[in-house]
Amino acid sequence: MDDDGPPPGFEQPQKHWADEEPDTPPGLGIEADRLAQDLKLIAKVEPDADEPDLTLRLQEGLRDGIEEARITTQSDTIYASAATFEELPLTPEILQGLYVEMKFERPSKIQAITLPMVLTPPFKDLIAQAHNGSGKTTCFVLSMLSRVDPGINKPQALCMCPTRELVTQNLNVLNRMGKYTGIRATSTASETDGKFRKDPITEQVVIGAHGKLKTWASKRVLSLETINILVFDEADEMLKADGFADDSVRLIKEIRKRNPKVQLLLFSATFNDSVKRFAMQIAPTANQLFVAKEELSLDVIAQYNVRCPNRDAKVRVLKEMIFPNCERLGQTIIFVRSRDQAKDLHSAMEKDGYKCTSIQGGMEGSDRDRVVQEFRDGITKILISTDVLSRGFDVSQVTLVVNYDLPVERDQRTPQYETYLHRIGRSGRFGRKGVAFNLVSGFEDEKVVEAISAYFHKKIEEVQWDDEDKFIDVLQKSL
DNA sequence: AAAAAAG
Repeated sequence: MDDDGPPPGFEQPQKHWADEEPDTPPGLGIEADRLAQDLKLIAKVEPDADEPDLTLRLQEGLRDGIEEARITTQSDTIYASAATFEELPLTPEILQGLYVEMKFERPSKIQAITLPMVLTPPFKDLIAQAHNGSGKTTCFVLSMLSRVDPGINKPQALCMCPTRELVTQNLNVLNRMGKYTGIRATSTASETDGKFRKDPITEQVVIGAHGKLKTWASKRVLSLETINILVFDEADEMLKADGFADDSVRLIKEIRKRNPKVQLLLFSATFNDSVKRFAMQIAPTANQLFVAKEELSLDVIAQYNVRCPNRDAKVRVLKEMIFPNCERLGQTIIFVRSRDQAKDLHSAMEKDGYKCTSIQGGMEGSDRDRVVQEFRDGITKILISTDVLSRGFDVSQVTLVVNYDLPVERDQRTPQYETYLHRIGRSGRFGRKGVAFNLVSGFEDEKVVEAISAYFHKKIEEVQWDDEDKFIDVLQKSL
């Protein structure tokens, strides 16, 4: 379950693109050179392969979160990476949204690589892995905006997300980016508690979570006939066997039945080997971009183990070390294992006058919206959460993540590596630094952090649980 | 156990 060894194309020694034989087909050579120069990469071109395959090693790009990646294209199309947004087939209205509303200047690396693949006919499927905070949302939002016709009042783009919060966040990004396009969007989170939509959707873009999307589809509120692009955000979560896989696969099938050429985009920061295989089964002809797991550990986030002598000491660490020192620095998310734990810890802290809020999936949608909005507005600084917010949740002021409970499977001892990476990725957004504390108590916890450290080839330093000077010192680094 | 939820 560890490593498959080098992916195809990686076993042979790498060649510098400039070392290519002169008999490389001219077109291919030029495009590969251009690609290589734009991204400062080493490209190995295999023009003789049955499927044209372009495997690239990125030398630079740490800033954008891709240091080494494997890119596979599965069509005759040779894609040139985009150094600027103008080079992409984007409408003036979309460009205006990018420059004026979003204040973006240039595509990030993942955008430079994947957008040409997605926006160039014949609109092939894509499976793309890239680091937290590297700009995946922009990739699929631009894709959806580009593939819908604002003149047609029918849903044409559909994006599925694992949580209500991600639905709302993605809708906001799309509305901003598409501000000048006249494209309209709706989401399953826009529906207020108790009031249900009955009229058919006329918005061109629909963003939603499983439950309500299923309902909308079965009640004919959402027509699947005209969908030509289908996006899965946090795709590995959406395709996880014991999770959303059944619903996701059914929806893909339903849409493909009506439009076999629907373009499927799968984005995530994590794809473990089994879900990666599954994704490739679902989209066997997709262009692909993958990152080795050793490259995924986020070096911008300083990670520390805090050994606590017992469970009670975890509360003391929160009260005596973290709450007094983190509030003035930035914002903090404390992850716990269960809904009850979120409620209990919240009330335990409040009871003793420690101000914070909490969120978990058992709460009313409107309450969740309010808690998240207060946190985004900076009104609240410390948020206790279950894994509802472990993925994708983007608040740039978050500088500290606390794993009060470590992410483990139901057996309480198998680490959830992907969840760990996603959780700590909530800090250090937008190129900022971040800090993560793992509260460790007991033998089981000890084994879990050891395994996580080994899995990502990442050494995790230690902070004494009662050493306040050290806590302050570490927290300063997140500034 | 969590996530969606008109279940």
